[in-house]
Amino acid sequence: MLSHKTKYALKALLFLAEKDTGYIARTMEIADGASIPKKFLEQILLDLKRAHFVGSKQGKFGGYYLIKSKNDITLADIHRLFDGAIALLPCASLNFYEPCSDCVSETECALRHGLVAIREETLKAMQGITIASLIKK
Amino acid sequence: MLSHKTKYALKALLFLAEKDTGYIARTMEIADGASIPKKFLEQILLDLKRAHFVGSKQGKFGGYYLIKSKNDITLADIHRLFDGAIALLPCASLNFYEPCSDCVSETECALRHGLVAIREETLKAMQGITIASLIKK
DNA sequence: ATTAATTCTATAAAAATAGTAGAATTTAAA
DNA sequence: TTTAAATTCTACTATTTTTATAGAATTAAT
Repeated sequence: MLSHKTKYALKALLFLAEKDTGYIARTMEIADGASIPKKFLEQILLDLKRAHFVGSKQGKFGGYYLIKSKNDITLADIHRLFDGAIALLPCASLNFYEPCSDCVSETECALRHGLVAIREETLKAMQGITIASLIKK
Repeated sequence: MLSHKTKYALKALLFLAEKDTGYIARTMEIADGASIPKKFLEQILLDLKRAHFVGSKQGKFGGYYLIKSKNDITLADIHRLFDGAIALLPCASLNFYEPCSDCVSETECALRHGLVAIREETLKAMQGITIASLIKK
C-alpha cells in the first residue's frame, strides 16, 4: 500500500502537471486544490524539490512548478522516494537491497526467487505509469 | 513490502510443504527450522489454521500440517491474510475496498485508474507464485 | 519596511508492527 | 489417574513508523 505521503506527492504532481508551463503554484493553492494538509504538503514538496522533480521560487509570489517532464515521472520513482523499495522484501530489492537477518543462504532461499520475479513485473508496471499517462485517462 | 508476519507465514508453509504427508510438525520444530520466534509463530499458525491453510492436532505429539495443496496456496492468499490489500490504495482494491476520505470524485480520479491497472498486474503475478512453485526452484 | 512566500528543525500524537507472558485446554501415555 | 507435552487463548508491551503540527528563519517583491 502507498503511504499518504506518496499519495499526496502524486496528487500534488498531477496538480502541477495540469498547470501551464511557467505557472508557479503556492503550497496553499496545491493543498486546497488537491485536498492535502498544508503543513504536511510543505515537507513533501521539499522532498520532491531535493529529488529534482519540482523547482521552487522563494519569497513573495514564490511557489512550486514541475522541472521534470510529466512523461518522465513514474509511479516507481515516487514510490521509491517516499515508500522505498518496490520489492516485497529487502533481499529482493534493486535499490534498497539488504540481506535478511534470519536468512541462512540467500542463493538457496526458496522465497527470494519468487519475490525477485514479482519485483521485476511490478517494477515494469509501475514504470509504465507516468504523471502524463495518469492525466490522459 | 511484506511484514515479518507474512514472511514468517510463507517460511512456515514452505517448511510444512517439504515434509511427508501425514507428518505433524511441532511449533518449536518449525520455529527452529525456519528461524522464526516461537511465540510469534504460534499466532501465525493459529491464523493459518483459522484460514484453513493448515490443520492442527492438539495435545502431546500434536502440531501442524498442511491441509491445502501446496499448488493452491498462492502468495496473493498469504499477503491478503496477513498484510491485507494487494492494491496500492484501498480505492483500487477488490477485497479491501474503501473510498478515500480526501477523494472528490472516484470515477474521475486520475490516480485510481492507474492503480487499478497495477493491482491487476500485481495480483496476476502474485497468484502465479505458489508454495509448490517456490519449492521447485 | 512590509508582506507573503519557502525553508528548516523540532516536536507530538496516533497507529501499526513485532514480539512476549502466562494461564487454560487438550491429548497421549506411563 | 497423573504427568508431560503440545496447542489455544487473551492480554500486554515495547518499538517503530506514520501522519501530521508548530514556530522561527530566510528569501524576495513591492
